[in-house]
Amino acid sequence: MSLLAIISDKVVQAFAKAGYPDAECLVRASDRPELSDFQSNGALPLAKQTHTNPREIATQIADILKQDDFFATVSVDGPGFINMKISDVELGKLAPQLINTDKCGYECSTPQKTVILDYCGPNIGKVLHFGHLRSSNIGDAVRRIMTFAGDKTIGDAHLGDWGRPMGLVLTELKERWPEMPYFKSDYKNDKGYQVPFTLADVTEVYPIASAKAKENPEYMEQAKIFTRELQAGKKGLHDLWKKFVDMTLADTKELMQILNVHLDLWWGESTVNDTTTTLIQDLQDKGFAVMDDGALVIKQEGDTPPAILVNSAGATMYAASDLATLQERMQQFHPDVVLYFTDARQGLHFSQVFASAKKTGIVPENVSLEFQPFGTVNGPDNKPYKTREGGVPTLRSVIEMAIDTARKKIDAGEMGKDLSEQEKIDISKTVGVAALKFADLMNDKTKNYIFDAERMISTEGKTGPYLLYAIVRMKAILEKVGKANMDKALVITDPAERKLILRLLAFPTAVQAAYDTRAPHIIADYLYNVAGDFNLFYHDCPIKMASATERNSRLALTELSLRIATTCADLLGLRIPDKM
RNA sequence: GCGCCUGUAGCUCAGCUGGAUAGAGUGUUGCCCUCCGAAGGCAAAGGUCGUGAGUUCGAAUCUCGCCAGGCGCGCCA
Repeated sequence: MSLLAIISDKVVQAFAKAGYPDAECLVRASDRPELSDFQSNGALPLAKQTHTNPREIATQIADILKQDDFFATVSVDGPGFINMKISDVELGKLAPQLINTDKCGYECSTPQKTVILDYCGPNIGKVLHFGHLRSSNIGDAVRRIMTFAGDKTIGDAHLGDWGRPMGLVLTELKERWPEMPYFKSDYKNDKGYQVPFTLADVTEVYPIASAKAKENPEYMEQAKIFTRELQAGKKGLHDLWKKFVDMTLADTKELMQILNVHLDLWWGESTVNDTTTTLIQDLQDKGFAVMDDGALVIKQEGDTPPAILVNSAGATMYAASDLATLQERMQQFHPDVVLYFTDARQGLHFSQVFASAKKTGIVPENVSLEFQPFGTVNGPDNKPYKTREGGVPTLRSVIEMAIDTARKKIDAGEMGKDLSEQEKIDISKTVGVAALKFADLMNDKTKNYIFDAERMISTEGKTGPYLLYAIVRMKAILEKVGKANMDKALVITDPAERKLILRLLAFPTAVQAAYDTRAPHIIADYLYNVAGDFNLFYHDCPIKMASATERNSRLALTELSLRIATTCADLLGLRIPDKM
């Protein structure tokens, strides 16, 4: 039960008592905190319907609400807003009861769903670049929020590990190490064989191969042959490919571990290689897929271009593998929702895939397919971001930058003095990554994304470190001053306490909004406000030297704040250090 | 040409299922460590919400036109 739900119930009852049982009460947190805690705007539309004076209705409702001791004041202001202020005593009683529970007062309003989330999307043969941060972060945070809300979630990385790029990679590997056994015609297995290439090679061969193929037709021809042979299952190529994939994947998994991004599945395009073939045949047999200009396509409504399953050269396109992946996901997990977190430029592709999936029955009508786009990563000049070397910065380099900045902050600060070297390393990692993650999660923009290294790794202002700092401070207070008796009601003696309590009680509303709109930045913003309100409380309300009653109340409030803040941090995938 | 996204403080962004006086951070200018953690707190300043109309008791929010920017429009993923 949330505070908002309690107030809403009271207002609904008041409206009913006044003779308006079906009125929309429009109860929300107040826009004007100096006037009230909550407001109801229900009298305004109701007055319009009934052709009466909104203030008259509002006054009628307010008079009923005034009889409830729960409210300190109830007033009618402006054109007909009902303003309610909760009594301090009730608020103090309610806060521990609601917050000191399993989900901090949150109750899921919708039945449990099975949700598949498609994020991260690493491409084999390429390093993770900065754009993968967005997909991974947002996807993982939404997964955490949905899990918290009670859904069964499955995060899938959806690797780009198949098709032409792999043929190109194999071509380049052969150019460099033609002696590898994988290319021999009498190849059996590679037991005991140590491949000559390293992770550094793995991340550079694809871009090189891709460039070569553009200029050299023979090279491209070889890539096409390898692509076809790999897809047909030629053992040598397949084993080499597997080695290559595993090496890239180990790197990706390490980065995801550092970022605290969790994935349940590492399916890729290769996972559905066989089923894609049968699916294409099936779609053709049923007449959904037709030949058009030499390509096998599924036609779309109106002016939308067709989804190409197989191009005129006979190669399988990613619309086909995405459909096959959906089919596989439906069969194995029966999801109610599938969410895709990718670059906004893929919008057309997904609308084609979604429409095709529904039309062909691969995905039933009642399953919702959602495209969750984010903008392209641009530099401060709003043009596609380039490093000095001319590329998008790698994810690893950005993470290292962030960790480095956090380390400098520790070395410069007072608190850093009595930390061991190992502690400093651990803390800068936790804090630096949090800075990076929070900077990414705090805005919800589908437009182009301005990458500003300074801002991403900053540790001051509205940043990850600010939040961690507040949380670490809560922990420190509880450790140094003592534990609270949580059974007692809070006593409110200062406006800062009141503000903080109301903020904490708004947690369920924030979670619900974040869940409904799949928007982690709502949690990020809420957590920032919790930290801010706590900092004000900390500043204005001494704990240690307060009277016993006040001390206990303030310690309890600190503990409740810690509970909410750590829950939010967890929803965003932010790790919390013990000290910093 | 068609379609999608975006335009809010100097900069980066919240607010957009319509509600009262549009909010943060940053930058600028000040103030606060004898006090539980100053990666902190407080204050000042900063706005024709791109623009013009419409819808209505009420529009940053909804509708339409226009202007500006980004992206996508059959055989890459």
